[in-house]
Amino acid sequence: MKENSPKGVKEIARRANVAIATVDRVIHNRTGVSAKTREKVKKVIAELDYQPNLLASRLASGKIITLAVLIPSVTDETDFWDAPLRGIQRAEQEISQYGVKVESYFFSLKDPKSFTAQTTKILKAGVDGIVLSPSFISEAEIFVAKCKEREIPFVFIDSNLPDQPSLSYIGPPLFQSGYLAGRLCTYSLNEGSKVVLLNITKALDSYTYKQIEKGFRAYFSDQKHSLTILRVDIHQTDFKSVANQLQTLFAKNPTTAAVFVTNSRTSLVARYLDGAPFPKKPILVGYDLVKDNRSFLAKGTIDFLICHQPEDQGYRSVMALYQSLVFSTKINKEYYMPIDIVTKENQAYYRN
Amino acid sequence: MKENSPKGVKEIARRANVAIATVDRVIHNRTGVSAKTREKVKKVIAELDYQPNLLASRLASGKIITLAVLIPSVTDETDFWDAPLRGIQRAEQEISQYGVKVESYFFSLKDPKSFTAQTTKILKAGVDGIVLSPSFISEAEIFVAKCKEREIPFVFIDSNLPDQPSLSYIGPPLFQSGYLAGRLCTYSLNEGSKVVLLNITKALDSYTYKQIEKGFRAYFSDQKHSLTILRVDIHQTDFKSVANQLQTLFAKNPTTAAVFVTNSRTSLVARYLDGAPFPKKPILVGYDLVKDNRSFLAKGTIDFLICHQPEDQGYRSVMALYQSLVFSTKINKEYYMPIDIVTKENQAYYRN
DNA sequence: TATGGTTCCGGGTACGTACCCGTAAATTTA
DNA sequence: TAAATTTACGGGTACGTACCCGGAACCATA
Repeated sequence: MKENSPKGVKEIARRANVAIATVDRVIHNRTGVSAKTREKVKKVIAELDYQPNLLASRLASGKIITLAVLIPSVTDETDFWDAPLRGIQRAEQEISQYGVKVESYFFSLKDPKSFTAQTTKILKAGVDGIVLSPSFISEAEIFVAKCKEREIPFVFIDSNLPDQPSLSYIGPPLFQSGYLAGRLCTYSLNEGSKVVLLNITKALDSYTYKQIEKGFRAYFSDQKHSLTILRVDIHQTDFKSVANQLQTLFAKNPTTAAVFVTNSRTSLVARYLDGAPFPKKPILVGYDLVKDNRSFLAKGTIDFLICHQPEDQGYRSVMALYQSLVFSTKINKEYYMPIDIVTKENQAYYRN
Repeated sequence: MKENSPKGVKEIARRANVAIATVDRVIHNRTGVSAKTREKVKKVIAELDYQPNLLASRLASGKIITLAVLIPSVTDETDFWDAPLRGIQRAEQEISQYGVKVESYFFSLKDPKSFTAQTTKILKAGVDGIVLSPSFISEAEIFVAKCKEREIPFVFIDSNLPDQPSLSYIGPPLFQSGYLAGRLCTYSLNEGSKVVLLNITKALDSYTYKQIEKGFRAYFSDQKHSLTILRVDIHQTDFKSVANQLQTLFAKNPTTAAVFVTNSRTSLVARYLDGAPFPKKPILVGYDLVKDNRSFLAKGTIDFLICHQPEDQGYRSVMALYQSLVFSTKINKEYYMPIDIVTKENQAYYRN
């Protein structure tokens, strides 16, 4: 019952009549092999459909692969990035068994300089691969240019810079996500009323918001709805400012039937709606099952949250790099997360 | 910069003044070590917070872990199980690198005997762990009893036998899933109309359908809806029979406003609805983004599909066994999949 | 005390690959 | 054509763990 035939490089060496070291050179395209020998060995490798034993390989090399993760820090304003971080840590734990280390770097969403500072650290640390959220476009572009120069692969998480040579983008399909938001806004909607598209943000990450807005508008033009879309930008993220602006908004537009918040700050609107008297509460649609949104969803103030499995985004980003570096697996340039609809009824089982 | 301190068992052996083999005996609780020595070694292991190098361990042992998967085969009637199978194969591919083999066994949902026949094969093959869908309750109970006897761990996928000593159940939270179905049926619903709960199945897997039905009814009693829930069972799964029964059903109940199909055969109803004249098409809610359902969802005949990430179920089932066997990771007795709402707008990005 | 049987323990090799080092052969240079 | 390089290749050890095998120490019995 025992398979006594030697395996791997040893068998290749035997069949090709060369030393193991030579086989090794061929496998790793190293120099020091004549063209003739190289061909001979390659042929045997192909014949045997040789698959290197990764256990042995990693063990022998002793090398530790280091990955860097660069994402926004969790703040009291939003804990959105807590979820990707959890996924990243889960991935880390899984692959740490196999000689891979993951180092996390955090920057402040309020401060592009903190982003750049961290990129410097990462480059100095000399890592083998990078996961990053390119929240600040021009800063990120500078960084990835340097990565490319150094041949360090990187993947974008949650938001994308489509024209950059990233290994992959792992995040939501923004246009379609906005499109679905349109649909969700129109459940039990009477014709002729107004719909508000609400950006609450300091730094308008143009690409992300633009794509969402395009999708949102596309839904209504596809449906030939006759209602008005009112786009409102609020550049303050504290509750008071938001409440003030909403006050004015609703005073001017009493027939507002739905509000779509383009990011996770949906709870700010919910909080306002809960405190204001409405004959018929507008439908509220937003993003992300963050802590502050949870209770409003449970209460019914928020009707729908669109989510893109942030934890899984973190997990997959790290794993994509790992797969690429260790197994040389081909990675899709775009990996779109599903567009999940989270409601009061299914939120308990949503894996954030 | 080089860490020259010996690692692992060697270092333990040095510190405890014993041979490597003795350390090995202690680690694997083998016999042949005096109580005194054992204690001494254990102390050193604790001090060093020793983590075995899995690469080296798996390499040296050379053992191949074999897992068996027992699921229904894909038929032309439903390709639901294609998705879990894909997930299983993805997992297999990932861990085959590390000396794990996965063997798939298929049975026919129409024939309990085929299930039993495959279980016999599996036991004969002598595997280290099993993933199974316990579609036939009593047959499955007999099988898992044997597994328990032989101390072979097993996990249930997609449907559960709660009282059995499984390592884990990986599948949907059925009650809550039915509950959400209730909610989905009531979008744009006028009071006073009827809702149909429709089971189209030959073998009524009592536990699964009962749980879904309970959840479905619970929603309506929670909402204090005044409408009637009409439960209908159709025991034939071919289109003609189903169409006939639906004909009678709708003739008798013209005010039917929504139909909830409790499994993936939703497309049969959609096909009927498409061909029948309706003043107002009832809302159609069902399960699973299988091939036959896709086009009806895109057309709008099916309004909502509830899905539980079947591919991921397959992936996670295999990985749970792997984690448990290789890393001795603790596995949750229940791992509930999220309850996803799939619509025309987000189906393109749904990872089935 | 000799004999036989346990119990306990250490030496040593193997797993499949990476890579250092030394040397023979081929090539260039003088 | 001999010497100096360069190129090509093989021997051999190491990675950290598993496990075989053989020997010493201990114990019991006659």
